[in-house]
Amino acid sequence: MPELPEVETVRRDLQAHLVGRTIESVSIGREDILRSTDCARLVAALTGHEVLSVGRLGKNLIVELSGDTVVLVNLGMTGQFFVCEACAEIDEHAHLVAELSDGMRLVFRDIRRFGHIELARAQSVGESFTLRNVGVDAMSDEFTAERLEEMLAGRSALLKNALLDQRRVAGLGNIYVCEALFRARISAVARCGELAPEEVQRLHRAIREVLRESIAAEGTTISDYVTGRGVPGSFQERLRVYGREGERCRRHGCTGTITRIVQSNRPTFHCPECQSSGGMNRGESY
DNA sequence: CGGACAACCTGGTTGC
DNA sequence: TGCAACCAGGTTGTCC
Repeated sequence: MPELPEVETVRRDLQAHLVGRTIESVSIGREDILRSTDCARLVAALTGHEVLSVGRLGKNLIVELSGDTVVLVNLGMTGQFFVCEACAEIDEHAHLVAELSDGMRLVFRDIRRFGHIELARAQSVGESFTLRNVGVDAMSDEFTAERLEEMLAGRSALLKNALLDQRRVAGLGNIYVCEALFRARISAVARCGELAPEEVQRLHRAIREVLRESIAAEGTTISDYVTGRGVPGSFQERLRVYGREGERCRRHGCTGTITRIVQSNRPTFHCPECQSSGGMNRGESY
């Protein structure tokens, strides 16, 4: 579920509502969500410590605590990480609950448990399990059109797969890759190496634009995602292709129909009519 | 290198 | 109604 805009929304909420608070107590319901640590060590690292900052790299949250410790959180598909009133209801999917010095509560909840929490030393976060394979963040200044061009140059891989690969550009998931390709009018079946420089520029702009707009809307809620305050986002209303199979293409002047295909076992939504760039010379049009 | 696939999980939806 | 099959925003590892 959570891609860059959702994780950035959570980060902003936690930056506002967690930083400066001290964690007074922690209870962990399931040890299998922990990486590179165990209940006892995580409880010790959190209890009595102040939250100094909440950062993000790609889809990962980086919570810096007093005591030279960093807690890394990846939300997987259904993970939620939010601050709520201490009286709010807690169910069996809340795997970590921390009481805060201001009387609020921090909850990590994850139905499918694809998410995880890792404990790392502040000076070696880069070598952590969670961050060691993460590339340049899609919203950072280092992610330029030139950088994107380098990533794609000469490669035969499916463009969509390359954009989903967190080791290259970090933060995009299935929804925003579909949306960015649509906005850039690039074929959903294009290969990395066949994009013209101008198409790479367009793709770069489209990626930044869709991520920025979604962050402004506090992310996309399809089923489980909530912000760091526990409420849904609203960008689902503004998706142009994702989940819109069978609908008329929303591009002005295009009479195409949004189509769902499967690539690498994951659904791709696109308009075969107006997403044509990058796929012109492959003889795959019909 | 690239892609296909399984695995890790639960729960909602679909179809017989 | 019941139940099996299938589907889902992610990541990692294996195999070919």
